[in-house]
Amino acid sequence: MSQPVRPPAPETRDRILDAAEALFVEHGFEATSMRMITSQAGANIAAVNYHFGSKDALIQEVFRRRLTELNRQRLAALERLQADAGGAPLKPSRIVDAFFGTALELAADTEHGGHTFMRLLGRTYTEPNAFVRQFLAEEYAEVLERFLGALYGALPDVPREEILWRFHFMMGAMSYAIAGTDGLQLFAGHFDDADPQRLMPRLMSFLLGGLRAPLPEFSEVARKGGREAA
Amino acid sequence: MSQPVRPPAPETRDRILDAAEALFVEHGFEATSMRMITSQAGANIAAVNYHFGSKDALIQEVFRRRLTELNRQRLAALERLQADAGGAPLKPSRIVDAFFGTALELAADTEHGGHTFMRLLGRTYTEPNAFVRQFLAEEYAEVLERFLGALYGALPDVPREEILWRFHFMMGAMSYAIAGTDGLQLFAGHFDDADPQRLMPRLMSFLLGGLRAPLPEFSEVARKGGREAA
DNA sequence: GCTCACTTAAAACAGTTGTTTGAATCATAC
DNA sequence: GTATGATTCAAACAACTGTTTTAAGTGAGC
Repeated sequence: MSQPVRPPAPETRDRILDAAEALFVEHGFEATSMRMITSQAGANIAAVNYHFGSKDALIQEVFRRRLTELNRQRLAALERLQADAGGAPLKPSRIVDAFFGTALELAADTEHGGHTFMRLLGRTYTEPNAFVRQFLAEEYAEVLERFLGALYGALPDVPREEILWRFHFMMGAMSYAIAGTDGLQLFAGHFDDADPQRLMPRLMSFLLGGLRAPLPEFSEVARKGGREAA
Repeated sequence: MSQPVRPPAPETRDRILDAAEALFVEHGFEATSMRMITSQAGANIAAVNYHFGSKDALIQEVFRRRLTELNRQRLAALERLQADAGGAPLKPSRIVDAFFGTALELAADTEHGGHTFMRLLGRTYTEPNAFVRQFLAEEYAEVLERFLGALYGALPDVPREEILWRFHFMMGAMSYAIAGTDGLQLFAGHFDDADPQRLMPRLMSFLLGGLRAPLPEFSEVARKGGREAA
């Protein structure tokens, strides 16, 4: 009777999202026009505003449909770790793996757009579309809090401030590794072995090495004015 | 007599470059219009095409005027190291410092636009404007070759492939640390100590830790299908 | 005075932008 | 069949894009 009049999805909506995702990562948000999106999706120009309301809302939905799921998996992986440990402190490497390994798995999926999306996410970290910035901040708030808390517990001897910064650095290394490898090819011609399956262990070693590095020493002399005073 | 009829610089040109630099880092290349640039620079809209020829040429000049000098300093620092060592192998930490420390010094200069430019450079690594991509590749070619060569010599036991990847990761960590800190503020509210003077030692420790991390093991079992199989 | 190269100015160029409109089409329910 | 709601379509909207044109202003050398 009063069935929700919703045949599961007319697929036009999804074709638009896929096209937008691919075009955004290639040209950026601003340089990608609605006409580029709809023509690649085989849809009418008015379809975007019909299904999403505006270009900004489309951008947001491109992120929402994947990021929510990614962060859900990250939290699930962390909770699995904590359940298995039964109160014992976690190994930092497992925590890092739960966060970055989960993302790298999505980045390794080239068949369902996961790779495309992770490239887009990586480049968006430095592309401050106001709309997306706000959305990412909200979407990441809980995940960051939980993972930082886990790391604080796993590394009780390391100042929390330092863990925070190093998590920041790790996100940068990962983003750039994914987004920069096939974008700006600074290292083109140098790579002999760019096997994407080996990216994960390579990046993991690097991230853990950085996380466990000796703590920096802050020379008070260099605090203000630094070298130019000499 | 035949003095080149060039009063040093009418400064309109420089005002445009400064305005463009600041607006590009805030909105990106595409979202920054010529009218935004010229109005912020207090110049006429036609001035850009008069002084630079086109928007693409302006973008290129924004990078050229700073990047050429930065890479010159990097090479000079490396040559100084090699001269001081007199043939002896260099310490990896000194090489890393010559490359990343030099860049971080520029990023610490908030008075002459160095900070702004480094943020722009960081975000550009993942923003593939075709024009800029080509330019950066050319501008970096020699520097990368020299620094990679130095690292190969300093770390003879580490496979070159691995050094290459780790240099890649290091560039990502630095770019994100600079561009992402005041752009997308994912970690807003977490940082108690965001003293920019301490960013350098913090990042340096992280980078060196990553560079010297234990080498990854490539398990052939995990090549296809990965971790979920377990 | 005048010339000449350089720089700035206002206005217009054709093309593209995101968005809206109102009619046409479609699939389903009765 | 008709009625109903969801979806698609071509066309148009005003606003903005990078670039060009043409004229006016500038200051030095003669």
